[in-house]
Amino acid sequence: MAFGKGCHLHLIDGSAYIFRAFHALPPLSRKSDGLPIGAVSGFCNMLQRYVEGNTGPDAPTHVAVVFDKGSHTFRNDLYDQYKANRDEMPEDLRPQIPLTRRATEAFNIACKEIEGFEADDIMATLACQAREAGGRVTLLSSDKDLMQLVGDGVEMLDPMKNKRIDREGVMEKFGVAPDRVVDVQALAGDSVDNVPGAPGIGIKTAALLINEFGSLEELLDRAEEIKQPKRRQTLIEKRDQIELSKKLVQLDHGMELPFTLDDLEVRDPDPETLLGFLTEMEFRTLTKRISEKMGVEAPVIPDTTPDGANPSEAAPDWPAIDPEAYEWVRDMDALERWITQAHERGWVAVDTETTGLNEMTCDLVGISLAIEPGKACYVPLIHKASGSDDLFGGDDLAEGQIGLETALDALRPLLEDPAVMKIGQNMKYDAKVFARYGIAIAPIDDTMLMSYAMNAGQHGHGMDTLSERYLSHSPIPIKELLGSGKKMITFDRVPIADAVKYAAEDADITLRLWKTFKPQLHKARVTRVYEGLERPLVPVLAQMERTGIKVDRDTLSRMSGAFAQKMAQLEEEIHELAGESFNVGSPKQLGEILFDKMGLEGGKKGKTGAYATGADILEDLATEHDLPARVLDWRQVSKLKSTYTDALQEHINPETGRVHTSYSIAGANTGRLASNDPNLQNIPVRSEEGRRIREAFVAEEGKVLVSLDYSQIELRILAQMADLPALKDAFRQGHDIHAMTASEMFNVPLDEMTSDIRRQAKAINFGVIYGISGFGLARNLRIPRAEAQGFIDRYFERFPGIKTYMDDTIAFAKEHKRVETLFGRQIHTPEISAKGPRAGFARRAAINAPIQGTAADIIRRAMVRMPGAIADLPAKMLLQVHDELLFEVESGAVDDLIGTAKEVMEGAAAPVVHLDVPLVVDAGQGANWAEAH
DNA sequence: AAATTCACG
DNA sequence: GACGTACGTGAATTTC
Repeated sequence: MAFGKGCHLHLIDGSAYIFRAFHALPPLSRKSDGLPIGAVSGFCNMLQRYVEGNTGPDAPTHVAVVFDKGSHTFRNDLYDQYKANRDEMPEDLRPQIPLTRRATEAFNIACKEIEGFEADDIMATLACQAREAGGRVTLLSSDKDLMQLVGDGVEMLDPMKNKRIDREGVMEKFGVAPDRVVDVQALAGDSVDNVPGAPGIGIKTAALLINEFGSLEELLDRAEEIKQPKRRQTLIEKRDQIELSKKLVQLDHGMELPFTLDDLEVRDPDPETLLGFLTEMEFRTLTKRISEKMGVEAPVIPDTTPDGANPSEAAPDWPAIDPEAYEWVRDMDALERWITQAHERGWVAVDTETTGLNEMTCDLVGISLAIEPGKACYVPLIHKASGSDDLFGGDDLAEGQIGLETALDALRPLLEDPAVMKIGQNMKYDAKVFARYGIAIAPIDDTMLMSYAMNAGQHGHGMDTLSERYLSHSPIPIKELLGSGKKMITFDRVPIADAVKYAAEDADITLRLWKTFKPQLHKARVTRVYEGLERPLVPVLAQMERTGIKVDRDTLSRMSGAFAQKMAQLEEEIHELAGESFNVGSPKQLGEILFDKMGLEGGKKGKTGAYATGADILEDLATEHDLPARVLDWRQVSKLKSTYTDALQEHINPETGRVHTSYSIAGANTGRLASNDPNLQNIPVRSEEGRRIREAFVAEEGKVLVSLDYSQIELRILAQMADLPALKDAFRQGHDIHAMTASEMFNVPLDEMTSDIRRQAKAINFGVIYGISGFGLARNLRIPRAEAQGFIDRYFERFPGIKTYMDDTIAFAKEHKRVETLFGRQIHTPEISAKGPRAGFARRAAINAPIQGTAADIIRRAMVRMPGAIADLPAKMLLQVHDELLFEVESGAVDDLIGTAKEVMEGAAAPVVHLDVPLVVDAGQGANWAEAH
């Protein structure tokens, strides 16, 4: 058929598909010879799904997969830096490139590439030809460079999000019509492709300018009219650069092609060719699926493994994720059927939907369940009827819901049944919600924590990331249901039919992730980490967070007032000293005052060209002038006021009168917890004024706050891991460790030790934990770099174990791409072999991670054991601050608690790990946190 | 949304 | 020989 009116051309951005497949999937290699094959596999799966989805009236009549070819294009002749910051193609991907061409041909889809041109140019040319012939075009790509082609029958389709982008979509993204997209891109530049653009102008500003002037050319000709001086100057001075940028982003739609649109007609694949290729690649699941589809017998793939090592898992034969397939549970009969099935299986994936993200205040809106891949449901509970308006309490409940109490009473036995595993993604959230409705969910598995145990350092562990990486599926974004910004709605206002798709999909995905991860845990050797350090922490933290800590609003409020006065006073003095009024809180304005107006020494820094005005710089300047010192004071007070006395009051829960932080278990790569909303792990303590904030953290009437903290835990771990006899002895004998280090290094007897020498040794001790460098130590101690390097050299000489530990750790990291704690926690270090400045970061992180991580493991173990140990005491564990646990206890039981909790903490490493150095815990108590610490 | 600054261990 | 560095976090604020 000749291409013309009524025809529909699909153009697939093949190169983008390959890169996505490569990065989304775990490394996979052909069983028989180890050829890396992950990207080809992902690519074939995408093609298969693409072909399967091509039915109905909108199906394409013509299709081509288009690839980039050659690294040098006409754009490099225009500008040698074009795409110059691109990383080299990964080793594992290179051999797969030709195979993806063969895959395309095997599917009998036209495969096009032309030396010296980017895929985008070919797509542009074809799209224009098709448009002129009167046909429709869909560009399957998410590359924003293609947006300039949209309009007049040409649309884009983001294959991952399954989102069509038409003229309006382009307007949304670029703020201009498609024919002006290149103008905006020319101004905004592109850091990915290294298109320079106009410095300081982004998409938003560019769109504003183009809309005002009509076109880029007009804008550049009339640049003098621009009011903002900096912007005007940029546009005039960088005119050449901007015009060059336009040439770089402008796609070539007039290429001479050695083929025509007619050559791209859709053809059915030939079974023999396609299955032959898939068999050669040894894709078992895909071969089977396609054979069934084509009604042919599946070819046999021999099961050969090179040296019998590492036979890869057979890819699971699961139905595709299909939001249409999920069930809306409308009545008790249906719910009972799901409950029965969960009991039969012995597991069920559970996900809760709520009115907000704060588990302490939100309401439960609905519950989704999944029991097998593709088999999931949603139980709506308190969705509002769609007609009911939210202005005047239009609270009519929608039809098709079971009453909240009735449903929870039916679910409670299942959720609390010790014989049924409840599977969730970030179960602490759901556990806290259920707890507020009187349900103690147990036992649990958590896919987020499984991923964290196996993959810390490799990628994030949110559901979207995991689904994309391990299931090649992008979940429905919550934004699609709730909207965003001002007119965002709560989940109970979402129409139930939409909620079913979203919520049940989440449960389905969670179940699939669980089935994927569960068998991998022991192969990755992290079962003990997951079962001993991650999973059991969930109920412990849930309880701590629900308990919260009492914060006295009046104390904070009084302090805030005092701070405000102090700030006003300082501000006045600062303006006086500067000779003009300016925003003290603006580093930019401050920098200009200090360095331009007052002419103090100090240079520019950073890409933005702004002066650096950090505390260390201001401290240096303070010797020259009074102003920097006042600014430092102002900043301190300002910080205390905004972050602590003011923000903290907002976090006091009106019902409990307490502040409830949330800990992320899988946030920090090293195994540490992180505290947020609010962060209670960085409440001031180092400065006298700041420490007073802690007076607002108080015990309930008749109770006392008790703080227990590990003394020097990271240095003790260093002594253990690096096997440093001198350090171990010092810890065993309870000596002052920094003084001992100083004595050893500088040959000063202990009884002649000065505080200054000790201070330097202390800095070195900490420096070692951070992966010391001469530069870093020099900066910290404010001494010449050579001198700092001398200290380090001597330190390595006196404690040779340190050097060995560091070298061994780096060698291990290079070999395994990860490091480990004493308890087997793995922290991946993918950048350890990178070159450039990133290598330094990766090296220091690799040295620090086992130490910081082991300390984190130890306090986790203490926390897991703590509830059982103190069960009989009138005490509650409230907070964890990395090496400190804070308790609230009835006054009469303080000594009991200290005795018990101290024992748990000091013995937390045993019996799994024996330490040659004792763990020592110091205790404090008082009516508030300042006294207790 | 990015950059800057600063609070903690 | 130069580069650019202390490790791990979260939050408020200004600027683009």
